[in-house]
Amino acid sequence: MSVSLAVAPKQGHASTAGYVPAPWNAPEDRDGLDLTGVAMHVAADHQIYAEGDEARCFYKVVGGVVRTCRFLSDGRRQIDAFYREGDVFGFEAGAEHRMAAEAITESTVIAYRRRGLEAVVAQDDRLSRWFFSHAMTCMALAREHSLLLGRASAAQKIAAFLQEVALRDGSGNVIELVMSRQDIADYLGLTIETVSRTLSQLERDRVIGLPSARRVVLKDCRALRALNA
Amino acid sequence: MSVSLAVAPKQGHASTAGYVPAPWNAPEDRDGLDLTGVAMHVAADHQIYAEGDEARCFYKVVGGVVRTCRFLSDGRRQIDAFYREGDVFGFEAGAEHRMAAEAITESTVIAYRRRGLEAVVAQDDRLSRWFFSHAMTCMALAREHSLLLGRASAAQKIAAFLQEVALRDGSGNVIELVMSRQDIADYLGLTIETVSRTLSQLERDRVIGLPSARRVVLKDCRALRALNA
DNA sequence: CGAATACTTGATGAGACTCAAGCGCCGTGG
DNA sequence: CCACGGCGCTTGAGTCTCATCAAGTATTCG
Repeated sequence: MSVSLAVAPKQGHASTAGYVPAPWNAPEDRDGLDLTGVAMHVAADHQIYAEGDEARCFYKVVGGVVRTCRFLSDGRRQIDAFYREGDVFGFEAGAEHRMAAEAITESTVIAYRRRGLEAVVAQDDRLSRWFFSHAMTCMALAREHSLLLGRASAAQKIAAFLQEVALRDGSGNVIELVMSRQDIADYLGLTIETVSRTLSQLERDRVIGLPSARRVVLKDCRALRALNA
Repeated sequence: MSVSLAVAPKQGHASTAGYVPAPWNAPEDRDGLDLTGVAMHVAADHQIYAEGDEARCFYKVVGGVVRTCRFLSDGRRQIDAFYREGDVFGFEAGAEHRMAAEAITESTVIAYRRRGLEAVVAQDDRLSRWFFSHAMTCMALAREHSLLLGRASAAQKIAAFLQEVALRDGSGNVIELVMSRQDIADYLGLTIETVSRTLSQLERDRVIGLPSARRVVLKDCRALRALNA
């Protein structure tokens, strides 16, 4: 099931294709998403959909990690969110995707047709509630992110990011970063150098440990929280 | 109907109270919100609800302008959005309001009970669609805002803001700003001084005119758009 | 008219970006 | 096995933008 038609990414940007559709059924899905979808396998750094693509589907991650982002004309990128197992992404108000979605690691997602969704939702009470809750939660997250981007120093952004990841992964004090420094920078509205420098500084201050580039040990969570003002 | 129990605002922050409840019915509302709500009149710079308040209601603006915002421990403020006639605000995923809502000008809003909303929505197809669309649009707006906060210079932020306001008001090239410089600054993640300086610079560059502090004339919309990269 | 409030302008400094090397890891090929 | 690149990350030096501090002007309101 891990076929991958790996097309080489160009210029550091993810490229399209690289997935194999397969039928998928989730009649007893715990999240309340009992719709029928199609599983897709996506190679690392490949696009699931592009900015401007017709929004035919939305997606759920069943394996790997996905980022949604937008590109500015000057080539810079703003990452809106990271999605991992169980997360749903790709909802749109309009007919087009406003952001691109790309797999960070080799990933598996389920694509659900959007067409007819509204009708189904109107009939299914449970589904309706789920979607509501989901939409509201997304909004809340987007607003948290705005707060972070608008009113925080580099150190505060990094601290908040680490806590966010730690909370999501749940696993103790050691964090595995699946995303690159560039991804983190584009998520926090910083440069790669500032991310690196700030992490190094936090290590020097004994707040975190960096046994390797992609592994972070939270040593002083109190100090980390204190940074958030 | 313009009774206002004006309580003096403290320290530049909006204070609670200052509204008079009155029954309101909107059976043939064009927006699809045919729920029964209660109209409230709110004096300028007074709070509609505070951060942390129980989220019993959501609201629709029928007159005036409202801002939603959060306060940081250092006293700074991040404004999430401005709402005007017809806009709906105050939806929450959880039990509490995550942001405060305050009237910028003397305003009238209708409060709708949240309790039982989900049931009503599940039954009413049209209402259900409307809520969906609304939630999705809110998300899209929140993400635009993130993009602006994360990846834009002061000039770009101001330019985007002016275009946003011009688009919403729709009326030609003259913009009436109902909000203060501080509001604009807190919305864009800038300081009041930078907002002022940037507007002055744009005027010197003949991109805009500033006949008075709260009035902006868009002179060179092309240049304004060009700033947005 | 005076006081308060809102806004503008100037000088200075801190924080983050830019440009530029310099590491360290890893896969490739000799 | 080691040399060689490539890539991702780190570190340093200099610059620039925007925040801060501090007046100064305009407008509103009693």
